[in-house]
Amino acid sequence: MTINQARRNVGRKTVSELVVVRLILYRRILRDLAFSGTRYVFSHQLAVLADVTPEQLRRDLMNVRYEGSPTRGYEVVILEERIGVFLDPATTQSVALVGVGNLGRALFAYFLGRRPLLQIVAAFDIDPAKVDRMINGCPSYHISEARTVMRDKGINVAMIAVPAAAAQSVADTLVEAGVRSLLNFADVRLRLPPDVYVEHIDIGVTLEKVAFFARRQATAKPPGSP
Amino acid sequence: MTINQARRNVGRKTVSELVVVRLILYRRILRDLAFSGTRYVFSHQLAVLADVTPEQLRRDLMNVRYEGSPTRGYEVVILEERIGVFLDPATTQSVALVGVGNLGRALFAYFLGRRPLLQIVAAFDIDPAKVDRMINGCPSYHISEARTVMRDKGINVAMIAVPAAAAQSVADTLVEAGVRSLLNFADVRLRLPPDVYVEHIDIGVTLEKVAFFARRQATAKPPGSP
DNA sequence: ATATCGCTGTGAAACGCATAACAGCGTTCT
DNA sequence: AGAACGCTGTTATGCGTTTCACAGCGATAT
Repeated sequence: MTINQARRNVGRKTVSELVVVRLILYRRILRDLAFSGTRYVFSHQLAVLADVTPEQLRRDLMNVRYEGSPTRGYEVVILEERIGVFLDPATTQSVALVGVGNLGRALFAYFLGRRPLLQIVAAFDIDPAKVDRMINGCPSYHISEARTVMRDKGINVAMIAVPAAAAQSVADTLVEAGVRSLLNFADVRLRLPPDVYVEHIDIGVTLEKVAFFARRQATAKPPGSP
Repeated sequence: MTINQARRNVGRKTVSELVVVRLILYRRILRDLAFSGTRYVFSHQLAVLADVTPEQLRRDLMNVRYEGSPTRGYEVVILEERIGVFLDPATTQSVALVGVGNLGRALFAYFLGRRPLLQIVAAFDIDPAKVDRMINGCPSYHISEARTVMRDKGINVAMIAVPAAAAQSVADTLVEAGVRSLLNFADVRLRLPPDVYVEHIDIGVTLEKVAFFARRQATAKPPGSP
């Protein structure tokens, strides 16, 4: 019933969802570092870039089978690769996008050529004007074709970018069509079977949260506190 | 240095960031319920809608000064109002949006008339073709005018929807211009003074996370576990 | 009138996560 | 060569959050 209950089994150990997220973040940073030509990196440097403490970073890396050198730190490309091994894929994964409105198109633009391993290969909508076309080089279908398309293209991940009122029904359809996990941008909490993984990005709530903390009194933490 | 360190003082007590987020969520759900004509609601019903346990919901509500009735539950409009009192505002808050690309425009559409208390009153960009115009009834400025505009309009919250490479410099400019807290959509961890509140919405990492859990073995939890 | 029921509010326990603390070790400096 | 340094991997501690468990109580039913 807890939100953070999804875990990963590796060998005997179980790994928290928070750790998974941070590992993904580390890997992206390492990619950028490698791209910019950096060879080695220390835990405290990487920690700054990821906005975590060095201790936490090292603790997270305990899950990965790779030891850094006390004098050089971690070798960037190798660490990136080892994290990749831990996180599994190497195999590309196909993603569906449901809802070709403003947000949907923004998401398309966002992922255009960005992550080669995660690719949007199908779009869905109910608006006749938006289906059976190409959008950024990706075919769009009516939602009723979900089952067929998912099967044919081997899709098991979907993003939902439809109005809140439609989200639950869309989600049900997707799960029915074989989707294993969802990223939902609509501001409704989806109710789905426990074996389906759902992540909510609730922009409205998040902005309210940010606005809330803009009103708070300055943090009582003095500048030079260790 | 911890991520979840921001807290709120009320009376003597201090309230966790997680609680604040959930209260915001409860309030939105209560609004919807009120709109649909519901008068009373029990903790277990509200808990389902918010995807939390009833115990946690009740515990969160301990921070709000309002007691429900054992027989009727909570009165929807009153509880909504009391949460509002706790969360402070009632006063409208002005928000700036930096970056009028695909994502920026999607955010505009998303907030169009949605939250009357949070309103986007200024947009910024560096592209000459996008500044000094009206976008969805909102004026756009060159980022160099940030300081003046923020002061004149009393803005202390901003959303960043610019490419990763530009995000840190934009954030510095905004903070310099008096912005107290930020919602960042660029996939870089921003480094800012400790009295500035920053929230990251990292769509790339989040999608990778979702994809990761699509690959995991089905949860070991049997359907009818209490 | 009394008993029963189901919900609320809350103290107390359990759990998970982050932080602190330390042992080990390769390198550099004296 | 020996000592000192700084970083890593890991164990232990502490803290915050969630979950459990129960007392209290208004309403309804008998």
